[in-house]
Amino acid sequence: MTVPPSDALPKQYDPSEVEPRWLRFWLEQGLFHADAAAPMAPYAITLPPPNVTGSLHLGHALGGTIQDILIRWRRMQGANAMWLPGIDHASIGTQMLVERDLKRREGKTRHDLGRDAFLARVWQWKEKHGGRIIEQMKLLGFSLDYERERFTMDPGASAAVREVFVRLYEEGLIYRAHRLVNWCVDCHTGVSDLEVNNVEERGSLWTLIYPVVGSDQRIEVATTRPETMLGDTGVAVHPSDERYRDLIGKKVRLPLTDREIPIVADEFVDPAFGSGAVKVTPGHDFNDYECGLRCGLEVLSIIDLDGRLIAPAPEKYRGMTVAEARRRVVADLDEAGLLGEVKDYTVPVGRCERSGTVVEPLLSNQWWVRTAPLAEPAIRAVESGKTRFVPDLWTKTYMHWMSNIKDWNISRQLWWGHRIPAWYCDGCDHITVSREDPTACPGCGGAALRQDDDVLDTWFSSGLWPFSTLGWPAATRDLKTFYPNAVLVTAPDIIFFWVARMMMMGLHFTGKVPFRVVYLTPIVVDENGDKMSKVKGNGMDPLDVVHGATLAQLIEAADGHEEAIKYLKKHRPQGLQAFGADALRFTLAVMTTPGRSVRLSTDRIETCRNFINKVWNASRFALMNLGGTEARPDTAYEPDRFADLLARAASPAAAGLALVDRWILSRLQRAAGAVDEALGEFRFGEAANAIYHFMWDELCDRYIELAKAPLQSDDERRRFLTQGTLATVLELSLRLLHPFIPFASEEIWQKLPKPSALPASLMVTLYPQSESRLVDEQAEREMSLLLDVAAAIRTLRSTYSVPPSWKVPVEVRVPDDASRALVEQHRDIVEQSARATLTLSASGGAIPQSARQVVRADIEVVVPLQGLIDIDAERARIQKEIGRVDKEIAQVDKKLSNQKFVANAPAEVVDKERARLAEEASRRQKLVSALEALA
RNA sequence: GGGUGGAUAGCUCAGCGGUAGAGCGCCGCCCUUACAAGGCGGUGGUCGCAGGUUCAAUCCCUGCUCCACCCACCA
Repeated sequence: MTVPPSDALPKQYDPSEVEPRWLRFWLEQGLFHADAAAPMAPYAITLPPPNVTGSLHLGHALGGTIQDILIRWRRMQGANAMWLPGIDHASIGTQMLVERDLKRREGKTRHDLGRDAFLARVWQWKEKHGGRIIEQMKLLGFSLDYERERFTMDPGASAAVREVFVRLYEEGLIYRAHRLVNWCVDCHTGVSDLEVNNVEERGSLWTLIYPVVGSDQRIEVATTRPETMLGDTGVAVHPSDERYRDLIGKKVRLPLTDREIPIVADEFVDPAFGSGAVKVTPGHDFNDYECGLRCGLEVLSIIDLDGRLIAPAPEKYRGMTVAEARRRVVADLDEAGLLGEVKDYTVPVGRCERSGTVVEPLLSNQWWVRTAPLAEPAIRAVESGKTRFVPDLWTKTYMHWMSNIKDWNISRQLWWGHRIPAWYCDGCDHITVSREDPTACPGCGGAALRQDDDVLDTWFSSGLWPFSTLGWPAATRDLKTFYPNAVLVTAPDIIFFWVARMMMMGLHFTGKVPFRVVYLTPIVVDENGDKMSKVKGNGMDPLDVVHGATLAQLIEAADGHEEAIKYLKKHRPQGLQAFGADALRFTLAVMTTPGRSVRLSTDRIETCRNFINKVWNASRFALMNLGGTEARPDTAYEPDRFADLLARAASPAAAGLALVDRWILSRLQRAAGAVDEALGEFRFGEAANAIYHFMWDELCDRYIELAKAPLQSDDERRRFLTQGTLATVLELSLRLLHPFIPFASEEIWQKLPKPSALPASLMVTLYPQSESRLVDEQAEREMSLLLDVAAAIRTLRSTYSVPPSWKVPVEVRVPDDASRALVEQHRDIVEQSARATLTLSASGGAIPQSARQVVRADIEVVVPLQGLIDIDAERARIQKEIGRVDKEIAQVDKKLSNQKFVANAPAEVVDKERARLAEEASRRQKLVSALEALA
């Protein structure tokens, strides 16, 4: 009888107590820090810098978990693993947040404060609230090198931004131009194409009637934006459109104005759409702008930066918003009899991704990056495999965008961000772009210089992130060691925003790709497959999953969103349990499969939490059995002795390990091999599953059950070898598990008796790989047979509800001598596993009142069950089994009687089918005789 | 309009040329001293539809139907 240690572990694993303790330990030991000068092969990942305004959401948790798995795995493999954290200043997002805060608290706008004072506010805000997300990441156990934390507006990053801007300018790849841009009247800045979300909305298609000058002809044009007609400078028709051929070159009188505008011919017009004539507003439409350029039309701006109408729109409309002007123009046209058909129409609308406001195409001065020359090397690098996308399907997305790339508007009319290093001279027209702030104009020598008011698109500095964080432009040791990164892990929605830009900038400025692999994570969605959103309330805050939250707390966090509160009351009536970081991490990992979203549910997290609890309890069991007995304290397990024994022996068998021990060691090698292979291919779900099933199905459900007897045994050697196997397999399993559930694995590992040569933390042990020395195919085959026999007995027990306490007598008939000898030799395994007493024979006849199960081809398990058996049920059961076998036989028979199959299929496959046929036939025969025996 | 992904057990999803798998659910039996957050057993699938390639197709190819997402200047 073993004695539980006095400080017996609780039956349930409690992450809340464990997790903070080990986090502190790892940080104090400096285990997350990497030294660029260390001799090991580098393996570097740069964390996609979350926004300074951000708070941890499940997307971060997923990306971080995947990165941490990779980093911990490689670190345990002996790599110089470095994972660099950082924060993005998030120009527009942060500025808007602080502006809103300012408005709410003090009723002021940023203009009330002025630029410098406002920026001081933002910095203050950043110091106070920013970077909270990094602290949250610690709670998830992310082994980031926190000493290296960077910010995109650090002096280092800022210097890199300057350097890049100036160099690109000098190379002619950055230029300033007056052009039509996407303008958000709400954010009051231009935005790039990528920041505009095109959505289809219900609207109308108006037909306007323009009279042709000098005739009574009229020309009809269709539009979804009638107000822009005030800025029309032409009407376009297709050059080969017979209807309008004669009108080309003539003019129309633009209604509501005193202007006459030309009718021009342009290929872009689709003669089949509407009337085949298009009003052209070059000042407020991208298509029309291009058309205007081609046809030499005037460009009129009738909408200003606030989204209100201005001259040259007629006076009566000035000052109106776009929406007001639309209503007015339509009414006025109608009154003038110049409004044709109006019909409901689905219109594509561009909305600012930040504010949701409809974006106005407007003319303005902006800075641009000429992207085509930068894109070319970025395309080649992926074509040649220097950078690889995983899953591969994203390669096409990247290539398509890169090949059709447009120039990039990098200036933003904001204050928070990297100010554009360009100065305008009041004395002359000279523009100075410079690394240092200039004091005099190089053109005229004048000192009246004004720096450009605008800042750079946030993604400009993000694009430099993989190298700016490592000290570039200086040739630092960090840069040399950790650049290129091994892998970038990010969400697919920022391939264009970020990945593409890093590829272009990295290649242009370092000559190397920034990372060798881009791993795109799945999207996390809710249990119904819907995108998570704060408004809907269907999201989960990762920290709530870790620490738990009551319904009241969840509702409070919903910030008054009605829909969210409704959702929470329905789907989270009990709030959220405190699952712990490990459970969340394991859930995210196990659900990460290529090409599908992660549909997260509390059910799934619970399953993973239960798995951790299972591992915890298996460890409790081990610990209870690794101490000595009360009577013989000297029989406590000696890890070093076992390690030496196993290491010195040629094989586990030579070391004297029993079949079950050799079997579990061998199965562990398979699991390690599977995990290794899966992680190498970024198949996280597969890796997590391999460990899950090994530990649960094989280690816990089979090995531990079978180890109970030898652990109680008086045979000291037997006991010792079982202890050793159990402790060793568990210890190695914890290593396998560690990248996935770092906290629980460390906690258990620390408690486990283990060889003295091991380091002080599980996270710096060697990651297990499949060792061929420990693979034992014979043991696996033999165990498989024994377990099948035991399972057959259990099936019968269960079918007839044999009480667990009854050790049933079972006759096992094994015709094959070798197999019978095997079962005979290991009868204890079967007997223990099936709670039975075996009698072995080669064959036999009917036993009254018995149930029978056929194992494999010809092994019969016969259990006398007087009083319990239902003969009719038994007959039906066997009948059904025969039916199943018949189906198999028919299938195989069909194959084998097909001459083409026999001739063409590999001999191995044919043989396998023949063996299968023989097996099924034999099985059938046994089943039939079993049926007869019931008669 | 282009592009991509998906359709497999009641639900959510793995697998992806050679005997259909998991988790949850469901149905039995069991609080057997590691674990009831558990154990044992069981039920359950013409692998979206139609063709094709192959000795062999859930898996490869073509078309179709529905879902989801991305890109795009049809007023």
